[in-house]
Amino acid sequence: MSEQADMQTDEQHYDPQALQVKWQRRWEELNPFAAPATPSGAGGKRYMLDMFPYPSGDLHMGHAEVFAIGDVVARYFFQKGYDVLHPIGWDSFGLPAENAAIKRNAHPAEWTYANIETQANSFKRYGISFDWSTRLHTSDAGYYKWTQWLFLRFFERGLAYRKGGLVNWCPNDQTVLANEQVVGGRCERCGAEVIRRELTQWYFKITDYADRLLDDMAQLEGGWPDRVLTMQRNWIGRSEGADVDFVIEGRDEPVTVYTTRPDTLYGATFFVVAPDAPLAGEIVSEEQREAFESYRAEVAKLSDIDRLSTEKEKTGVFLGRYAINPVNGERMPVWAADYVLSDYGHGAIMAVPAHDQRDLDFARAFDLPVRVVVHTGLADPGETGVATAGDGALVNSGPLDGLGKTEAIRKIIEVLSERGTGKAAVNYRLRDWLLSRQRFWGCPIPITHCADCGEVPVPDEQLPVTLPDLRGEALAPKGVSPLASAEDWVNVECPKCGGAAKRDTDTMDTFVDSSWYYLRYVDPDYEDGPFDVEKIRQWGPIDQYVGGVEHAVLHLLYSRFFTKVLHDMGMVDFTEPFTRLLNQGQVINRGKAMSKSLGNGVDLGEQIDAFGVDAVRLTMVFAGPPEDDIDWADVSPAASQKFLARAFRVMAETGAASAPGADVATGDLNLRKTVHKVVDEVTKLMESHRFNVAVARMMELTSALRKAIDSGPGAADPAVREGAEALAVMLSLVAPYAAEEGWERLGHPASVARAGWPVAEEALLVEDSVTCVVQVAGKVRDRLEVSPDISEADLQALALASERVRGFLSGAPRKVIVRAPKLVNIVP
RNA sequence: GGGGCCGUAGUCCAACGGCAGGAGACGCAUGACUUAGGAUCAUGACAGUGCGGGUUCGAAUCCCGCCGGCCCCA
Repeated sequence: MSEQADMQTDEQHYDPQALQVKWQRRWEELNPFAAPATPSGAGGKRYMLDMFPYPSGDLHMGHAEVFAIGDVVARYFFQKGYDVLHPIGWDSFGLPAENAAIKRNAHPAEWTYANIETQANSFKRYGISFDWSTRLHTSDAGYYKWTQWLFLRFFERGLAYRKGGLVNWCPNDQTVLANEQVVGGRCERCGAEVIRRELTQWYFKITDYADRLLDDMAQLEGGWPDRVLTMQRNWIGRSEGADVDFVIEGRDEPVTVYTTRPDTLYGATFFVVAPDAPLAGEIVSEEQREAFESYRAEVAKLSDIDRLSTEKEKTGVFLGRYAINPVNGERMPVWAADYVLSDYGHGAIMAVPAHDQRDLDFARAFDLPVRVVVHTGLADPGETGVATAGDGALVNSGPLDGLGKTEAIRKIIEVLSERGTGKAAVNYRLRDWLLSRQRFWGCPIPITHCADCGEVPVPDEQLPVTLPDLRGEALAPKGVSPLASAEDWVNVECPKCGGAAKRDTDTMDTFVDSSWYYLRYVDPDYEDGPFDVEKIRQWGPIDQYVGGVEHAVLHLLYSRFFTKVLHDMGMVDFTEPFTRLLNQGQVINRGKAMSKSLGNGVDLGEQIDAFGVDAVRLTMVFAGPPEDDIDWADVSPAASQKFLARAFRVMAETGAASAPGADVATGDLNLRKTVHKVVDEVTKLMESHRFNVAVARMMELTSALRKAIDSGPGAADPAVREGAEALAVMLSLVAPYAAEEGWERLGHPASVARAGWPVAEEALLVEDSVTCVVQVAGKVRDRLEVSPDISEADLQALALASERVRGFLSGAPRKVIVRAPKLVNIVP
């Protein structure tokens, strides 16, 4: 800073860094955001929750955005006088810590807890309104003890179980993944292509809750973004159809297939089994076995995405066997083909080539018959190669002939039910949640495996099963859990029979940890259970949740599932945990996600050093609607800083010119109207989460105050003070440091964060006159200043009397639309 | 292939079916204050709302089709 500037430095100089140092210390003493032990019930409660961070180094731009936006909501709740719970914790189990530990020959906890400290300090500097007494870490034994406790309750209820089967395996992270963690055939974490492996793993029976997860979304309509609800609906993928039993020649048990189009049963001309389904290997004829085995080996290399691609040429092998169509007794060849997945329905389908494109592609590739059974009026699929999936009258279908789709489905289900060869059925895309992970830094699964007793739960009083002290090389991925190598830890007595037994060596998916953390925040040190049931009754459910859309079907689905199970256990009285959800966008740079390889990363610490916390936060909030991505190249933290300096000077100058307590009624009326109008608008904008527009209104107010001080009633006018005080309070949601200092300059004790939201006076929102637009044929031809409560008749007369309007009229108007007091449209 | 969201000044973003004298901001230009300005203050220019239809007294806004972008499911 130049000497000149130093000399200019006066009471009104805005120095963000100095304010940060000053107020961070003061806030530590004041602790303005401590939640009451229980909400009083009088003024209402608000549980405001940000998705808790993973401690991967210091906070970054993405965190800065979520928490800036979440904090606007939280601080608004505080200002409105609610009892607010705004907690913070860390999702502190997970792979990056483990990988860092391997590289540094250290323990994952060292890296994890060091990063948590760094982030905690950054949060404090960033001025987020957390109640720090709520702080929790999912990797604390005091926390994961209860994750284990919950697992055991799920186990008791049959909601946690072990089964063998094909699972998604990430060859890079050397662990299995849940379906939700496979995105486009790749590992959601690291992007490696996922392969299939046959393994015995632990699952949560989320499919038992599929219907409730679907139905309870009705509660979330309007509170959650539609697209997240749609994504969850798609993910659950409920479809209605029928299970149809097909006899396979030479097999005692019939094979059930699921179809959404049982009405087309007469059009089934062949039968397809997933090559990786056990059924295929079982029924393949001796002559075809060799061909089948080599085909199966090929298919094993493919991802589901490849298999389902409509682009890909159809492949398959005839299994040398025939299935019998239950309605017409036809023999249909049984094929194995990769376009049928082993986990869809029952791993086998009836193929109706005329009315399903993939079946048709397959039929054409292998010269199988195509039979039209729905008359859609479109050309024969056998000729065109285009399947007809639409509605129409059934043909070649015995008793179904002439019926439409809906009727035919009803009828065929009736027929099948009578014969005992089928029934109406519902199918889901959702699969059970695979929760085992072959990694170290997670919550151990509290199960002991005993040769005699089988899976034996660790008794509650022995919880937590703590992690052994492994570090460095011992954690290197080898395809089995690192825990397996900790022999002292693994070998235990069976809790049931006392014989030799082994601990389960897998750890839980970290999404288990985060599926219930919001419940523990009400008392993170609670020792009589995972959470204080009574406190959750009072604080829950979460009124506003803020976080990224990347969890649309991961964390959010799992948490909803947990909540429902806990509801069934009588531990929570609500069935949906998050009443309202706000998905903020990403912070990108020059059109692309920030990444090391692109070299377009922006460092949050540097931005804060350069512009100050308030300016960075303001930039995040002002950039656009909260759901939109922010391209850092399109926004200007420098401009934010400039505005804050302007706003600060207004507050400081006002504070220097007057003291609190003046009679506002004596203030400049025009300015007062502006102030109250802005307050009214900002209030509504906050309620509807249009924070960027709210900031624009604060800018207008600042400009109005500037003008009033410079060339209006002057800084000492009570209206200026009223406006400056309102500005300080509203600004505190976005720029807490500048607002706090401004509030102090205005002569008020800290903290501005709890000063109370300004209330717009109705009387001051009424305009003396409004501008009425007079249109002729929809084009503006004149403007009239009229009273806001002018009658339609008076307004019409006034408009028709206008000289300027009459110039555009040649005779009596055909029609006059009057929307008093703002518009008249004359149709000539 | 199905479903959804979105296209407004050079840029980001506003606008209950009713004035696009764009709310706000970036950038640009001009002026004032200045030794100077990257500070501050003031002023100004820049789009007719992706394209084509329709509904309506009136459409950025509602409906249909197309183009372009993003997301989900396949």
